[in-house]
Amino acid sequence: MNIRQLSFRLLEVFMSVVKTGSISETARGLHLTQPTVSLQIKRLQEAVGEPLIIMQQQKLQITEAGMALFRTCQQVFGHFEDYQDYLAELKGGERGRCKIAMVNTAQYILPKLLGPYSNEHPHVELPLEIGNRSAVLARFERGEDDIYVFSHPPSLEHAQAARFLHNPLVFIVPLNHPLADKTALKLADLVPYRFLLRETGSATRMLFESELQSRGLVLSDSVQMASNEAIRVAVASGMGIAVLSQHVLPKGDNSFKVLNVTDTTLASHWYFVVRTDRHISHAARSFLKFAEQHLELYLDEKWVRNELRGLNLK
Amino acid sequence: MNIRQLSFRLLEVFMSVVKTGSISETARGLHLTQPTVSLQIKRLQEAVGEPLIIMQQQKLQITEAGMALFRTCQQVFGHFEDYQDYLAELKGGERGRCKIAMVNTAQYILPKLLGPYSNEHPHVELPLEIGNRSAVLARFERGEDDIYVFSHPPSLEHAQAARFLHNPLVFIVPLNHPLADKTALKLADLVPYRFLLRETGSATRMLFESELQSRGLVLSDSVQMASNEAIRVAVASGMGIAVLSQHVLPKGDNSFKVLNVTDTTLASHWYFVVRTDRHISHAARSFLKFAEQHLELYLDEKWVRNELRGLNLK
DNA sequence: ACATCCTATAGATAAAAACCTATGAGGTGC
DNA sequence: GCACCTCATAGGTTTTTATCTATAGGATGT
Repeated sequence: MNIRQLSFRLLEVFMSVVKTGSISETARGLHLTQPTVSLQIKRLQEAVGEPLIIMQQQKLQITEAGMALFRTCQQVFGHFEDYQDYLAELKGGERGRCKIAMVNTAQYILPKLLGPYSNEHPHVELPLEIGNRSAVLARFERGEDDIYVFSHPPSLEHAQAARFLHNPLVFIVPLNHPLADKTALKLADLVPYRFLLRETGSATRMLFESELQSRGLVLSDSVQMASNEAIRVAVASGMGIAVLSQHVLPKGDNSFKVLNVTDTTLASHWYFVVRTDRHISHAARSFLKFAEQHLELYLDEKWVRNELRGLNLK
Repeated sequence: MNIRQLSFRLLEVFMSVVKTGSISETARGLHLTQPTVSLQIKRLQEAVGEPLIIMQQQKLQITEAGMALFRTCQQVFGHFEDYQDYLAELKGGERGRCKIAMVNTAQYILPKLLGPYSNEHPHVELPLEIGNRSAVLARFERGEDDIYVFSHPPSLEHAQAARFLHNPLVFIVPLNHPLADKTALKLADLVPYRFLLRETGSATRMLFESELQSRGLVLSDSVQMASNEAIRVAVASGMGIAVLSQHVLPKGDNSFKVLNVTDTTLASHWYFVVRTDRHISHAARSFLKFAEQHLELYLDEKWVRNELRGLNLK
C-alpha cells in the first residue's frame, strides 16, 4: 500500500460509498458524476493494492480489507475533527498560550488582570517571565514572548506599545526621618539625604534621574538595591529615602511615610508591548482584548489609561 | 482548515520538519531540495489556515497549532501503520475470513481439516454454511462464499473443482434384517426391501439411482428422510436399508450392519470448488494450501485423492 | 422485450501538485 | 569582510488528479 498516493478526498469518497452502499448515490450526494466515483474507488484500490469493494449480485459488498480501511478512516477523520476543534478554540483565544514577560514592578499590578482572565479562559496557558528592564528588553529582542510589559515607553523597532495604567511614583521615608513630618517639600529638600535606588536602567530610576538632571540636582548619597521589597523594608528600618511606584506600596502599611513633594510629579505609565513583525498569538490577542474591556473593573479606576485600541486588535 | 487539500505527503514532510527542526535537513533526508520543503510547509500552513512553524533567531519554532498537528499526524500515521500490518496479515492469509459452504455430508469430514487449520491460523474467521446440495449450489450461483464443498462434480460455469477425498458408499441394514447375515450379495438382492433415502438431488441418492437405472433395477419401496443421522438411527431401529457415505458412520457403532455387496462399488469424491470469476480471498487460498499440504495427515490416508494442485494456488 | 436501474470504461481537459533551478536576504563564525 | 549557513521567493516543467461526457454491459421489474 502506497500511502503517498492516498488523499483525504479519496478516503472521503470511499467512506461515503461504504456508508451509502452505492456508487451512484455517493455521486449524487457529493455532487459528482458516477464515473468519477467509480474511478476514485478504483484508484484507491490500486493505491491500497487490495480489493475493497466487490460487486455482488448488483450490490456492492465491502471486503474485509475495505471494512478495516473504513474503520481506519473513521479514526483518522476523528483525529482531524479533534484537531479542527482545537484550532477553533485556538483561534477563538480559548486555548493556547500567551507568554508574558514583565519587568519586576509589574508583578504588583498585572496579576489583578491575569487572575480574572485565567478564570474566564481556563485553557489558556499563561507562562510569566519576570525580570529587570534589561532582561525583558533582551527577551523582546529575541521575540521570546507574546506580550511584554514595561513601565517606560521602549522605542524599539518592531515594537508597538499601548499605555494602560498610570504609574505614579512617590517618595517614602522612615517614620523617624527628618523630613517625615514636613508638609510641603521641594525636590531640592530631599537630595541631601541618602537614597535607596534600583539598578541603573530601571524605569523608576531612569525617570527620577532624568528629573534630577533637568533640575540640575545631584544626589549626595545613594545605595543600590536589587528589589522593591528590599528597598521598602530598608526604608522602614531607617536606611534612607526611596522613590517607588505607588502600586508597590501595600495599602495600610504604616512602617514608612509618604512625602508630600509639591514641586515634582514623577510618573510613568505601564505599557503593553507587542512585536509588529510577528503574528500575535490568538491567546495573546484574547488577553489584550480582555484587558481592554476590563481594565477599569480590575485595576484602580483612577489610574487607568486605556489606550489599548491602539494595538488594533481587530 | 480545508482537509481536502491536505495530502499525506504534505503531512509526512511536515512531520519530518518538526522532527529534525530544520527545513534543509528535511530536504536532505527526503531527497528533496530545500525550496520544495519550504513550499510544502507554506502550502500546509495555508491549508490549515494557521502558522505552524515560525522562524525564531535562525531557528525553527513549532507553534502550538503546529505541535497539535504533529500529534494528530502521529496518531493518524499510527492508524495507517496498523492498517498496513492488518493488510500484510490479510495478504499472508493470517487474518481475514474464509467462508465455506458445504453439503450436509461434508460436515463429517471437513472439520478434521478445519480444526488444525484454525489452530494454526487463529485470526482467520471460518464461517461455515451447511445445506443440502441445492442450497449450496444456490450459494455458489450467488457467489456468497469463498469455497464450496460438494460430493459430486458440479459442472458449472466459472467453477473450478478439485477432488480431495474418495467418498465410498456402503449399504447398511438393521441387525435383524433378513440380509444382515448374508456374506456375498448382489445389488439385485437388495431392491425388494424398503430403502431410506436422502432427498432427490443429494449426491448419494443421485449416484445410487443412476447405478440402479443403469442396471435396470427399480426400488420397490423407499422413504425419504432429511438427514443422514435420521437415516442411520432409522436403520438401527429396523426401518429399512440405507446407502450412506462411509464417512458418516461412527466407528465402532454396532447398531447396524454393513452389507457386503460384491457386484457394486458405489463411490463419489469430495471436491473443493471455487469460482474462477472472483478473486479468491487470501484466507481461502491459505486454507486450500493448508489442505493440499496436510490432507494425508488429518484425513484417512487411504481415501485421500489430493488433486488440489489443479486449483493453481500460486 | 423494453425501460430503467446500476457500474465500468474510454477519452478528454483543466487544475493542482510536486518537483526543480536560480537567486535573494538574513545570520553566524572566523 | 567573506565564506557559509539558513530559509524564502520566483519562475518553470512534468506528472498527477479531479473532473467531465459519452457509452456500454448487466440486472431487474413490468
